[in-house]
Amino acid sequence: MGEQARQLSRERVLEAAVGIADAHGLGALTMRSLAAGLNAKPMSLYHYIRNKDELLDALVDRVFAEIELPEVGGDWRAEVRRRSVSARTVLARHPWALALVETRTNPGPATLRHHDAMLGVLRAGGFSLPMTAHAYAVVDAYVFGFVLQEASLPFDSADSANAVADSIMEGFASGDYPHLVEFATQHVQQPGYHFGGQFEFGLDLILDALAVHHGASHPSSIRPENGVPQRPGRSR
Amino acid sequence: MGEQARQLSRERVLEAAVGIADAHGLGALTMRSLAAGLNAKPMSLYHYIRNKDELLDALVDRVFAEIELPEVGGDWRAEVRRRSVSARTVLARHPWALALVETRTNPGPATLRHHDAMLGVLRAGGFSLPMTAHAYAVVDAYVFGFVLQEASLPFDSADSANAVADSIMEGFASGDYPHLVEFATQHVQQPGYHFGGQFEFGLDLILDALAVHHGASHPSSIRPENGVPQRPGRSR
DNA sequence: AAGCGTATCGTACTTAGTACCACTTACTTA
DNA sequence: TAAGTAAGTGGTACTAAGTACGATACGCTT
Repeated sequence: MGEQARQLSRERVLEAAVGIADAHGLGALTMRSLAAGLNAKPMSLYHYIRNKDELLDALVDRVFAEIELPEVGGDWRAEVRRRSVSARTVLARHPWALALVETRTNPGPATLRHHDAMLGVLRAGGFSLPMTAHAYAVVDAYVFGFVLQEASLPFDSADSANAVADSIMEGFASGDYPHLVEFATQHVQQPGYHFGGQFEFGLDLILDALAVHHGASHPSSIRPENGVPQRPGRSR
Repeated sequence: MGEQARQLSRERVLEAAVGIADAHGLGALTMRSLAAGLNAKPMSLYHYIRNKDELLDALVDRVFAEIELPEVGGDWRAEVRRRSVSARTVLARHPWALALVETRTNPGPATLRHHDAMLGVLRAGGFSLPMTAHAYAVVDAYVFGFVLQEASLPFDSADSANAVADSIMEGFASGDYPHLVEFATQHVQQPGYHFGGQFEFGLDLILDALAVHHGASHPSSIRPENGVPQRPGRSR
């Protein structure tokens, strides 16, 4: 039959690792399961990977590599938006990655390139260094935080929410968490609900606010605090 | 000798667990180390905790319990701000907690109470259900994401940044990440730099933007509009 | 004193990471 | 072609960690 196991390689190892993590979660990714998935024995992996920690670092970098880079020089708002949407998509595809980001603090080349590009668009977009720091921090906190919530929220769609909400509520006198109950029944459990849909709202909210602070680009629909450019009337 | 180990209790077990995690990280928290810290043997813990998973769930809830609750009925902006600042402080004090939040999806009572209070202030503040969802998502994504970044960023203060920046840069031609280099040397490595300082900027940016969308409260200089009649929870 | 529930733990099994070393192969180089 | 060598593979076994399964110990009641 079809000679499954051609030669191992770092690439194949990483690929298989991502596959396992995607399919069965980080917990299922053990050196043994990984080896098994490659029709190899555990110890063979150590020719391509120093140890499991290094493997995890490599996985994080691999995920970052999937995120679209913003184009330095383009419209900062559009570019930051695009890469943020991409980041969320990618991280949602590999939910385990976020857990790693927290722990691993050895950024790989893709990660560094990513950060560099983000700083690049902002600087090129006219942000001062301090404002670049602010903007970058806000946007990324939001993006990562959103994904974090998506991952940790027990529910996501209205469907799955029902089960969870029910199970949570049955344990307590329903009067204990009135707002939670209202929120669950009147909003989350409604047909079209999908938590992920919230993402772009917040992203635009933040980008608009940044644009106002920055004084350039086009805040799409917000009236700034102190009569800077007024009206949703497309400034510029 | 001085009778160290008085009776165990769930409370003492949890307390010790938090202590170990705070001091040496989540990785150091094993049933054995935990038992040792309590002058007990591993298996004794299982009288107070069903298994390690349940222990972790309990720890998360314990951390949430430390966060100041917003006061339902108070000025939504001020309350949300206060609890957000508190949340960041608490999570920064227990950096390991965030890693757990991702994994554990069994909210405990403190966690539920927390969510309920947040939804409560927003509703009482006049937010519609959909806007409450938006606001809550944005704010929490930001808060959690910020902490996540704080935790994962290898550097924090200018001091520690130097070492990291140096080590990162030496491996590569310095021309590979020009913006990163500029950012590191011109901003991060400057004397007064402290990543955590960015937090309130972003938080206020978001709260202001929400206030604008909401039309009520005081973003900074906007006058409240028509108070939307609302009635907290308590269906029927 | 007998009995009982609660708390504590000794032992041992299981899963996972990985050190150590042997073996196998393919590719030199003479 | 024969011998040498580097690269790749894996068998064995040790260690750490979670936890099942019963004991055992320690009070309190009756």
